[in-house]
Amino acid sequence: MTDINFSRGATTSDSQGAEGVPAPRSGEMRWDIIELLFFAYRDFVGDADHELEAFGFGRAHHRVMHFVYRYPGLKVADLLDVLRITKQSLGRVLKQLLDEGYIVQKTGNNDRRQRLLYATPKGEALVGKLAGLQTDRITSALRDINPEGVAVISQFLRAMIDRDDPDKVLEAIFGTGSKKPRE
Amino acid sequence: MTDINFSRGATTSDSQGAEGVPAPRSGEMRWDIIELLFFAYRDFVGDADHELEAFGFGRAHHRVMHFVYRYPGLKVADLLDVLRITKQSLGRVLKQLLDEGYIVQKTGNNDRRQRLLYATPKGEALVGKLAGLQTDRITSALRDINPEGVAVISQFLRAMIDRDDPDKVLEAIFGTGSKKPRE
DNA sequence: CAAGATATGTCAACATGACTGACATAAATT
DNA sequence: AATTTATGTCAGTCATGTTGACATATCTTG
Repeated sequence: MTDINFSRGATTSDSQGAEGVPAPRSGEMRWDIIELLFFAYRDFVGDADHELEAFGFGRAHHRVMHFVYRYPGLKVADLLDVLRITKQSLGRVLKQLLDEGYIVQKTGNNDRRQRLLYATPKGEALVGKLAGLQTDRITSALRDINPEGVAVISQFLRAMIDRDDPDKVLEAIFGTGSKKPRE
Repeated sequence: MTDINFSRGATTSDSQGAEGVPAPRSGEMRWDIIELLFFAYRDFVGDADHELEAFGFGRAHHRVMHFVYRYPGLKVADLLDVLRITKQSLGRVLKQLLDEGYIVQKTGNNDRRQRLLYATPKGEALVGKLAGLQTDRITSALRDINPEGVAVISQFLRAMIDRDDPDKVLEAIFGTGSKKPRE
C-alpha cells in the first residue's frame, strides 16, 4: 500500500534553492531529535486531550489549571507570561474555570488590584487526573533508565529552554533570581 | 512585584475533591518532567514560529513541509496519519504550499489515484532554514552531553511515543514492520 | 465488464483558541 | 491630583481544527 521513499530527504537536489537560497545541509541536521520531539510531545499531550473532552475543556484550560495548581497564588500577569498568550485569550478560559468552580480568586494582600489564583479541590482533582496520565507515560518511558540517565534527560530539557527573560515560573524551576524553589 | 507561593501545589488540601474525587498524589507526579517538556517544546517550536511569519505561514505549513521533505513521495493519506488531522484541514494548507511552489505532486506509478508529494528546491530551502534553527538549539543543548547521554535521551523520547498503530513515518523511525530505515 | 472500494479533492458550516485595538475600573504610585 | 498599573471586557479577525456531504478518477473484485 503505502510506499514511502526512505532516502531521508534531499533527493531532488542539495544545491541551490529557487531564489539562490541554499538547500538544507541534511547531514548537519538533528532530524532524529526534531522528529522524536514532535511525536513524543504529540502523544504526551494527547493523553490529556482525550480526558479533557469529558470535561468540555481544551488544552488551554489544562495549561491554566496546571500552573495555577502548581504555583498557588499566581497572578494573572504571571500566567500571561508563562502561557505567552494575550489577556483576552486567557480571559475566556479563566472565566469558565472560575464560573465552574475549578479556580478561585483572592484579592492580593499587599496590592489589592491583584487577583491571586488558587485551584479548588475540584480543580486539584482535574489537574491530578491529567498529571497522573502524563506521569504514567513518563514513568513508563523512564523504566529502564537509571538516575544518572534521568539527570541527563533533565539537563537536556532544561538546556532546550530559553533563559533570557525568564518568567516567574521558570525562575522557580531554575532557581535563578533571588528566590529559590524549595527542592 | 510578583510573588509566587513556591509551596509546589496542594496547599489547599490533599484530601477529597468536590465530588469525592481524590486530589492529586503530588509526591508521585513527575511535575519536573511535565513542566520541562512544556517549556522545552514551547521554545523549540517558537524558533520556527518566528521565522514562519516572514513567509506568511503557520505551524501547520511547517509540519507538512517537514514531513514531505523528509519522506519524499509521501502520500496524502500518510500525511493525514502522521499529522492526525482531517483531509479538509490538510487540504487548505497543502493547497497553499502547492500554489506557492513549495511542494509538487506526482501521480503514483503503480496507483494513479495517488498524489505523491515532493518538496521543491524552494520548499527544501524553507525546511532547511527552520530545521537549522531547531538544530542549533538541540546542538547547544547537547553540548555537554556525551554520546551515551544522547543515546539515553533518544531512548527516553522514543519510549514516550505510542507504539500501537504506528503510521508509516513512525515505522521508518522505529524500523518496525518489514521495511527498515537505512540508518 | 459492471459494481464496489479506495484515494483524493472540495463545498459548507462550525468550534476553539489565538490575535489586535479600544476602552473601563479600581487601586497603587508619584 | 495626575499618572501608572493590574485587571476585565467588548468587538472583530485569523489560523487551524472539526463534521458531513458529495464528486471524480482509478483500482479491485465478482
